[in-house]
Amino acid sequence: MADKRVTIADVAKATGVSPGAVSRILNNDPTLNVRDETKETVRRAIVELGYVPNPQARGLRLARSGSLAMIVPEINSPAFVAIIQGAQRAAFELGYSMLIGGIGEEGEDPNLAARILSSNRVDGFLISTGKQEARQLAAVQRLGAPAVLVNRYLNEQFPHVILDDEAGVMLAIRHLAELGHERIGFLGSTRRFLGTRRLAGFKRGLTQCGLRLDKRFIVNCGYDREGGEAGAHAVLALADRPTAIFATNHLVAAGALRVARQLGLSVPGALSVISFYDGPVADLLTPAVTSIAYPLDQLGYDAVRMLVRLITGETPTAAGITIRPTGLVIRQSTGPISE
Amino acid sequence: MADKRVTIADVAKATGVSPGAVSRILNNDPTLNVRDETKETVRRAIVELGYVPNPQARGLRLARSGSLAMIVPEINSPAFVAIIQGAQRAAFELGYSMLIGGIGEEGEDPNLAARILSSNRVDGFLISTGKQEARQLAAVQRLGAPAVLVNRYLNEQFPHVILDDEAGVMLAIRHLAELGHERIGFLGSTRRFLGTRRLAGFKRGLTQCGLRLDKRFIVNCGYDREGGEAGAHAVLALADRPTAIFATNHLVAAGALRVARQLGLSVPGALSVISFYDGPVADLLTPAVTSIAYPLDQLGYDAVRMLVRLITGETPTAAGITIRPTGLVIRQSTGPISE
DNA sequence: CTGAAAGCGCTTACAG
DNA sequence: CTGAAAGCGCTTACAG
Repeated sequence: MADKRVTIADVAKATGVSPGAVSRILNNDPTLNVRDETKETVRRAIVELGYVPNPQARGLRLARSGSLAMIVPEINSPAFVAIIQGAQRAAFELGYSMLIGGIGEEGEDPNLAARILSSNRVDGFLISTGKQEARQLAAVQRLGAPAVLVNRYLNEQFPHVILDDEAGVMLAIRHLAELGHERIGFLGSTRRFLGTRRLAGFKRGLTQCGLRLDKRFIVNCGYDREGGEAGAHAVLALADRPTAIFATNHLVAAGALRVARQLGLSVPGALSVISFYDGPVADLLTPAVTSIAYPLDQLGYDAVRMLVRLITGETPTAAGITIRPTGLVIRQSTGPISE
Repeated sequence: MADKRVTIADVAKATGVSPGAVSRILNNDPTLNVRDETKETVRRAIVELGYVPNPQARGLRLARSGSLAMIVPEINSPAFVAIIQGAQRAAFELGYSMLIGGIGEEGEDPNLAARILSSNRVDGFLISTGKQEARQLAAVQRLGAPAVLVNRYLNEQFPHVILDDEAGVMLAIRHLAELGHERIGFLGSTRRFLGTRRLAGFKRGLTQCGLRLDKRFIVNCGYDREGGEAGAHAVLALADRPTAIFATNHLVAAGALRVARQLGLSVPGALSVISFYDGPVADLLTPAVTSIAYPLDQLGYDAVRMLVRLITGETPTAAGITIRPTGLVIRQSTGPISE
């Protein structure tokens, strides 16, 4: 049953129309002039026969592979699972398959994309570089293949889908300010592009809440637990240490929580911690971490749609999409100072 | 440059051989009789011209899509990231792409596989069902399409790759016994197939270490944090409560840790906790959790290789592969009783 | 033994 | 306006 492949010829035979016409009807060819009635008949036959176009034949003819590659960094950020999920959904809906490369590859290969491209199996790329950001992006640009940056940024022209980092961080700061915090630390990057956007949100948030910016509270740290630990040590060693910390992801937050524990600072009694990104890990930390929620699956979803537009040459949307936060998920790591 | 697709005809022209012969050389056709010298020439030309076979044309001709689908449950178990990663790697090496379905789909669709299959784009399935295990497996079986169960089991005949649950759990029990624990709890499933394998390991481990089995310490619980909390409450409420707990995954372990905290039981001073699976989450829990390490990427890798064998009809390997644990990763959640 | 030719299932330029 | 025919890049049964 599954072996009886129905082809376009079967549909043609069943309806007395030429295969070419069926194809045209299928693809809504505007140059086709045929009675609506005929179109209806063909459409009905397609459903009845259970005809599904063969993507290989289509791809061969159109010189398209029908698959996309997503290059992701080592999954140090749990955010990627949600992003990949959204991307997969969009790809499936649009008839593309997706190949995920680079996950946890030891030492990211800046030529990974080139290697995949030359394998003849991919029409375009979703790119989320990891450590070697600059080199990777340069390599992608050199390829000249359709590509969309996912949660990464090169310049305004290069297609990208990113989060509204600034708006999210402002929500976080406002939450902390409402709890009475006045001295807030920032653990993240002051150099990477997305880091500076978060830092901008941090500063604007403080200003908006009438709080003073203390540069000693801003720490440029690595995006892993060790980075969080180092950063937390730095700000918590200060005599007038912050009473709250913004962490740029869950790993950094986990590091901060660990240091707080070591220093005997109860969370949130003596120190509040809030994290960028919401996700399953936030709930597993101790205490569970308040975080900024974004529809991360949407990020992947929109990126794929944008990429497919690029590939098919449809009217391009804007070169950039920004995903707004949906709010905060308030858990046990933030509260008023009580000690 | 990327547009100048090199085809088999180019190779043929460059070497003065027919395209058919090039194809035969490429695929090591044993019926082909040609001088080794010619083969060498062709092979060299392939490299020089940078010829890469077009998988679409190949697929069209062979009636194969060149892609696989992996059906995964909602990613409640962090184990899946590693499994997917290994599967992707194998798929890429073998020239297949992979499509991941079902991640976090609301209410898993038992017909998801059928839907994907009818989309004409997949040669076979990697199956890791979630909640509706029985129904999903039945649906897959009905499909009749090549499929391999990943970390799931139906019967000895149906192709599967699973972990050596028993050996792993025995390692865990021995570790606890060596720390002096005599009363050990089991939080997992006593019904699901894999659960019973772990339970068997638990029992054998106790026997091997000369420990007595106390049935009250065995709790059938859900595989999420809430399940872990419920299970931990059940065993820790006992007057002669266990001094150590085996948890069937990290979420269950997280639940157990949370209950221990609520009850004022220090870990590992008053209670040790050990978890199945090692992974990034283990290190983020408080305290970081000792766990049983398996090469999970290998699980995905082997499953893809097995599936491709099934598809191509190559000499089938055994219907089942069992992946052995690589050992324990000892962290802060296990230790001798000190309180 | 080996090379030419058919055909996989589509799409679309082109002839009628 | 519309249908027949060519061709995308492979593989392999088949004729020579």
